[in-house]
Amino acid sequence: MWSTRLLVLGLVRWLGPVHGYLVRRELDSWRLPGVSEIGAGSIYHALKRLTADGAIEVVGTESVDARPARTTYRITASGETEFQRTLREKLWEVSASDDPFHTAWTFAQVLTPAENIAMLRQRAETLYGRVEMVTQVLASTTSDFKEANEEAFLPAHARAMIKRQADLWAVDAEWCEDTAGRIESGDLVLEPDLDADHAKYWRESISSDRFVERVAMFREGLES
Amino acid sequence: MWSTRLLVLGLVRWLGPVHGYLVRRELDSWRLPGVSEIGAGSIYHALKRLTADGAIEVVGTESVDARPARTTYRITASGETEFQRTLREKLWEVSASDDPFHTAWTFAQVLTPAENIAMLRQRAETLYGRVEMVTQVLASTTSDFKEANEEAFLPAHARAMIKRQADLWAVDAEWCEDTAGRIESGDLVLEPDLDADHAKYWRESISSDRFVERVAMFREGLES
DNA sequence: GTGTATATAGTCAAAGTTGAACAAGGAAAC
DNA sequence: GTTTCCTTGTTCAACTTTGACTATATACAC
Repeated sequence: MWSTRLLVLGLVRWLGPVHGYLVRRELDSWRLPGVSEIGAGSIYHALKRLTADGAIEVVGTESVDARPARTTYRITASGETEFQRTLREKLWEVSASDDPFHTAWTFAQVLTPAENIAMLRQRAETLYGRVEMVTQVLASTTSDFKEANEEAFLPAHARAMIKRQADLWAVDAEWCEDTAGRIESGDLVLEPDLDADHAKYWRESISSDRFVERVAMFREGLES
Repeated sequence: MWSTRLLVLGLVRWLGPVHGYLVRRELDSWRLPGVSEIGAGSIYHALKRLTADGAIEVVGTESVDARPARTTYRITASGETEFQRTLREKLWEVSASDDPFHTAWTFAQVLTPAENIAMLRQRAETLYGRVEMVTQVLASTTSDFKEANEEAFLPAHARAMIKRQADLWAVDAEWCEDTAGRIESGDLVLEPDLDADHAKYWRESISSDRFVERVAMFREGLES
């Protein structure tokens, strides 16, 4: 995934000479919960790959006490170029995101309406809880470095990013409540699971070119 | 990733006896653009893994003409159990999603304010474009199977899923416009890239337990 | 008629991800 | 005072993903 590479490269660039463990702690602490995380192994792998590619270089290997030796890295000129290029590329392109709920909901009609309603309401509550939490974080911090006691400092772009996440969680929660209500009221009727006729129809539709063409048109429209 | 496994298992379950290529076509056509896709190799890999685990089984291998032989699979009782369990697990848990923009925006302060404004405005436009597109799709289809010309049929839960995606894209777009405006008006001031003092402060904060503790508290709150 | 593209069906090597495991020191628990 | 857990820093094997490639048949253009 480019995101691991970009994050690790960006952190090595930003933190100056660093060893893998600091990058790892950085990532662990920085990233919002509910936003996907990067495993320890991936970070070390990325560091090695970036080194092999000449984007970063080894500064040295120190051994404090009898602790495991640690290798320190620094960004190179070619790494700086790659970073600037990749960053712009990824910010400008509106790329696909991997949404686990979207995937799972594909099979929503397998659950009973009652179970779906319970699930959606619970999800909405969890999401509203998150919104409240990050709202409090925003309220208890400031982007003004000078005025603040240092502990309350949170950079402006990080605050903006958190705000975005809160907005996204909030509409997601609203959608959940709305959808639960629509199932309850009978406005939204989920096809029963494995209805023989419909399943047969779908099997045929999927194979048919008619269907594939319609979807293709739809996709082209979106990509243009 | 569990999502590949769940999708492939669910499709084998739903489509009845199928071969890999049909599952692949299915996934290609079904999934919304802007929502992550699954590579061809992953599908065949998942089919083999599921077979090895006893969740699905080989029905047979046919050879039509001189085309490549195709293997047909069917879900087993143990696969049905796994499907039901995993599906509920994933629907109920509010799991992390991988958002490429979130990752890239981490380094937003590297771009100039002007570049950020241009990028955000362009992103907003692209997202609004998508919203319009799927809104048209929703308008031109119906979840009523009987009344419709068959081509316009789209199951209710799929329509709901598309609506959710449209809502998410819409707030994302609003956030982009709002943020662009705030940068323009000077309300949102991005820290300049690599300011020596702040970088030093951050390097120290990150290492300090004070910072880690604060983040830990924040995370616990969210997870409870 | 011949080149070019696309649909069918799948394989494979190279790359990336995951999470447990290692090892040793220090802090906290009982 | 010793069992137990956490922190530091990294490695490793097992697993998953990617996407280019193979090979044939058919459709379409020129």
